Amino acid sequence: MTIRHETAPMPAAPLRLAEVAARAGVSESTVSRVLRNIGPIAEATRVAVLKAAEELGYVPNRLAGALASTGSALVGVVVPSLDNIVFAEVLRGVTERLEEAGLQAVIGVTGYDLAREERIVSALLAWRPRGIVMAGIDHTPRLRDLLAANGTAVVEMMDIDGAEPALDRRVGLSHGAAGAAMAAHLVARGHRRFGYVGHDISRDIRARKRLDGFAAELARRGAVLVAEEMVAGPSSVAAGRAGLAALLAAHRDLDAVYFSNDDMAVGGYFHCEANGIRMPGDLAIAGFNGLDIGQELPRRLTTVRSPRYRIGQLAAEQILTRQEAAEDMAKPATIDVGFELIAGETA
Amino acid sequence: MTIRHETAPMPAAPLRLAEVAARAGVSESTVSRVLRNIGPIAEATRVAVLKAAEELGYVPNRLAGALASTGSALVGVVVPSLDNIVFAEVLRGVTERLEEAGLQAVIGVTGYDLAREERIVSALLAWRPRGIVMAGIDHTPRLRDLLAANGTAVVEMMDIDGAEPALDRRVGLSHGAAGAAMAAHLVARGHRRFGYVGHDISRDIRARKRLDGFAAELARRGAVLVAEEMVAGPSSVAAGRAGLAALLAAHRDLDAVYFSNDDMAVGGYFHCEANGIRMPGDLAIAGFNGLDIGQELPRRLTTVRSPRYRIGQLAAEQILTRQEAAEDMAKPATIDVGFELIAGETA
DNA sequence: AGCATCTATGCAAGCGCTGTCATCCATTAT
DNA sequence: ATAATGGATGACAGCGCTTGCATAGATGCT
Repeated sequence: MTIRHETAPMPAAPLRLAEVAARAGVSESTVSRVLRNIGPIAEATRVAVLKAAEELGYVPNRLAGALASTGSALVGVVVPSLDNIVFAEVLRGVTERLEEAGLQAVIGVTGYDLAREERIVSALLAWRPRGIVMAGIDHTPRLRDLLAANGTAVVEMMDIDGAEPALDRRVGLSHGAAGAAMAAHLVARGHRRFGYVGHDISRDIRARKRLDGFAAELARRGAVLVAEEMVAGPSSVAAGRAGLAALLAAHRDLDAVYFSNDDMAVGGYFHCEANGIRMPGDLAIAGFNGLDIGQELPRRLTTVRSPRYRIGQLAAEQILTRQEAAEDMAKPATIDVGFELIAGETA
Repeated sequence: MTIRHETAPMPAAPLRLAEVAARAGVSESTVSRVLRNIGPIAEATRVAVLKAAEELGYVPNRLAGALASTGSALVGVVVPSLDNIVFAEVLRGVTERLEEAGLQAVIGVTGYDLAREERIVSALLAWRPRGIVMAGIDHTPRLRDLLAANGTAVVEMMDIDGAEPALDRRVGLSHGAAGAAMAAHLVARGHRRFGYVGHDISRDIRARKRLDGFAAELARRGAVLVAEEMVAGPSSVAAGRAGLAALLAAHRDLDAVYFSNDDMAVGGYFHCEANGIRMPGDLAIAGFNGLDIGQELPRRLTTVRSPRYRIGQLAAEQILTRQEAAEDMAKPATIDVGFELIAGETA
């Protein structure tokens, strides 16, 4: 015997296409065609079917639909983290664009762990998604093989630096160039002795690329990266604050400090503010991302803006247009969305 | 004729259970059982099957699996926004917990629009998800009907205040109580003349509930809510900053200002800092959420912490345990995770 | 009128799995 | 030795939908 909660009205009526067809007095195929808007349908039939479906509260079973037609309306989206507003914004761009096209995002979070990324993508592939959107261009060899053998549309987001060939399409920016641009800017402002405060850079590959670009450009311009302070764990305001404190304790003679991103830089900003260190007079600070919070500080943070929402949208678009473009070599496989240096008031 | 990109090795081999079965020299059912770890299987067979699957790079088709067995490993997750770190954290809690159980989240973003929520949930239902997790307890009547008739497991997150009966399970906190708690705290600190700065409260129902609870408690304690400043659009640091500026321009005699959330409050904090207004001496400010950023400010923000990650985890858990608990009335339909008032340094 | 065209609809064969039932050996018990 | 047990596997009928092909009126054209 089954006891049902009073508020649950019906035994979860397994409503099928057949029920709608019966009620509308037509065949299943006709209902299917009406619901998907394909083929020629008499207006009277269309109306009757729509009415029947509406009255019954019919919700088509997309699992069956996808199975029958090969190709689901699902898109896998893999991001490294959701602690940070950055990927949430990318995700928003992706989901919004997908929604317009009637597709849905299945998400996975890797925690910046490539092995986990491999597992997650593999699991995502089981839904035969229309495509996979993932952050970063660095993957395990096994994942590369899997995706290649699979033939699924793949978009790698955020990053475009790297020797590895693109899996399929790329939408992002050069983090090396972004780091270099900031180095150039800071040197032009007269700073010479630099420090760096970062978070766990072995995992955040793009932060490392920025640092590498930054350091290389400093060297080229005759400035020097005196010290690097790496804080364990993910980036955060607290880590940035603690990191700067530690860095300055060991090195009193720095002109400027580059942070792995804006969260960290805002932490540095607060450290300065709390300790009477004037920016940029006593110390210049700079970040990366162009987060709103940095631009609302009493002194606007000097940083590089990455078009995150746009990247998300473009990535989704790549999946959407992939069919037409499959053999169209005119479409570039890599889209560089660029970045914008924000010359704030902290450097 | 089809031209393939050189890097795409194979014509997307439609690898099926049958291929694996053939290679392992067993039947499809056996492969299926091995892969799902059910029924008695000879060790030699298991090894052979696993080997074949591995070598072929077989990824099972979950669409087919779900269709055949009724019940997909998908869970719909609906949040109002991703601009704000709050829902990103909830989402992280949900996805992490689901991942442990081998389920995957399909997400939808409503933009605080109930009509859109209805459409999104309806689309999600098409995947015959194991359950639906959504933020908020206020929905369109049609959506309530749809979910009730459908029998899907539903978890409403974040909020537990409301006359409407729960659709199924709830995990959240009382925003009215949170608002009241802050009012009590601020009055106890000696503040009497209050202001409020909020964002588009017609959409953010929970912010409204906090305000209502706050105002009611103030009245009960003999304090007065002098003015409310509503900034159009979503909450943001910029909106909080502008809102406080506007509020103070019109009302110079306020003791304390309650903000719709921490993003807004941080904006207010920056306004004070930039204008030489001392906190809490000249003006007390308080927010809601307990975001990290607020706790890293030079003066810790007075706020109420909501256990967002935990809510996400618990919500996912409700879906996971729903089966066993289906007839178990012992399990409460509503879980109140509570909140914690953080007596910071700004009030 | 007679035939080619359309337009509108139905039929039936799958899509790739799962789950039930039957089958077939090995064991162990009697 | 023979029956009773149980472990291991295969056959096969779907799950709910899509889609190519067939069918059948309704026109249009000569």
